[in-house]
Amino acid sequence: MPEAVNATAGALLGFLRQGPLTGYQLAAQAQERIGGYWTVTRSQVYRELATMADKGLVRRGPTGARESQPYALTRAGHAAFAGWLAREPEPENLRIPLLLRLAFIDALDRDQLRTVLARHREEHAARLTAYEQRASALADAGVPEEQWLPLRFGIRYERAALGWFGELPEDLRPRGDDTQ
Amino acid sequence: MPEAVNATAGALLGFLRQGPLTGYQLAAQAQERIGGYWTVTRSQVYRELATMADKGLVRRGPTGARESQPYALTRAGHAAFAGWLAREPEPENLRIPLLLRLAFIDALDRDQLRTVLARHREEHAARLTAYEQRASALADAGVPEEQWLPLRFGIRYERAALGWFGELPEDLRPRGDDTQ
DNA sequence: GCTGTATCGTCCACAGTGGACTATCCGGAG
DNA sequence: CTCCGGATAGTCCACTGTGGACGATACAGC
Repeated sequence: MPEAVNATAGALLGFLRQGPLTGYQLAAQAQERIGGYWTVTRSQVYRELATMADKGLVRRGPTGARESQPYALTRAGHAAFAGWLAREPEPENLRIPLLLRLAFIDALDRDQLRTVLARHREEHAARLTAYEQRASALADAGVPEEQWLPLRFGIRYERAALGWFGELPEDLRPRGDDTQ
Repeated sequence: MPEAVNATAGALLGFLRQGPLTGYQLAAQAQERIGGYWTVTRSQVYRELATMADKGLVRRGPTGARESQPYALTRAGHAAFAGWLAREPEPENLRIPLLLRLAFIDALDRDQLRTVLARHREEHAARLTAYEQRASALADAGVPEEQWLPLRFGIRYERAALGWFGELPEDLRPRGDDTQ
């Protein structure tokens, strides 16, 4: 039976399949490749690497430039990755501080809220644009559809968010702004 | 300047405005009222209560039945709540283990994936139904629109998720199922 | 009176976050 | 060529968040 690992460790093992990486590189990859629906901090990466090395899932290569410590997948690491992948995915977890504040709307300052909402809408719009660009880049590159499923989810999510902003009550919409 | 508190503590203070509550009650309220977009575990509640009591934001009342310890908001607690509410909301945070697995779709077992996807779609459908029922209950009760903004977000979110499931590639859809 | 369930709390190990701090290397401006 | 800023790389820590084990008490229905 392969070593049980948590989801973050599992993803890191997945990245290591394509060759050894340093903690820094792993953190960067994680941000780029799964950052839309998973968070991995650098501290966490280094901690996971240490415990995975203890468990023998990963082997530390020779130190390179700038004290860099590349880690490579071991056979046991491969097995642990497969084991993690086959496990039932945990339930999803959303934490949305904006909505948390809205739960106390009776105590919120209206003007402030209006500008906060406007700003957040901007962010969602920007993310949507970025996602759509990535999607069309993938399409141009002929990447098979099933490899952008997470991206598509992101697009749908951002569209949903923007739709929500669009149906805000009159007095919470940005001033002098009729945008849908 | 009011004591700075984290988001979870802020929300708990918000709940306490309506009167003293025990840790258990607070955890239950949190699950019910903000559970869709925030998570609060019981352990966390008790820890926050302890530190908030230390800071004087909350006062422990007389122990009741079953060792229950009701906590009441102090003046400083009120101020801390207002201070938290006025702070800029942190960026949102999504953690979706299903998508994390899909990032490694090349290594996934197709049959297993198909059933996992089907199960998750069911869950989203069930949540959507529940949300819609709550929404119509609120509408019937004449609760003003702006008090269901978070719920509306949830509805849009679930619809987005279901839309995504609906556009899955042919061979990842549930077998013998043409549902949109 | 017994029993199961809900209420209530404690504790702990593990996981995750965010920032401070340090050091090294590299490329470009002057 | 030298200096400097930014990218790469790692450590450490306090705080926050998660999940489950454990124990106790009260209540409701049989």
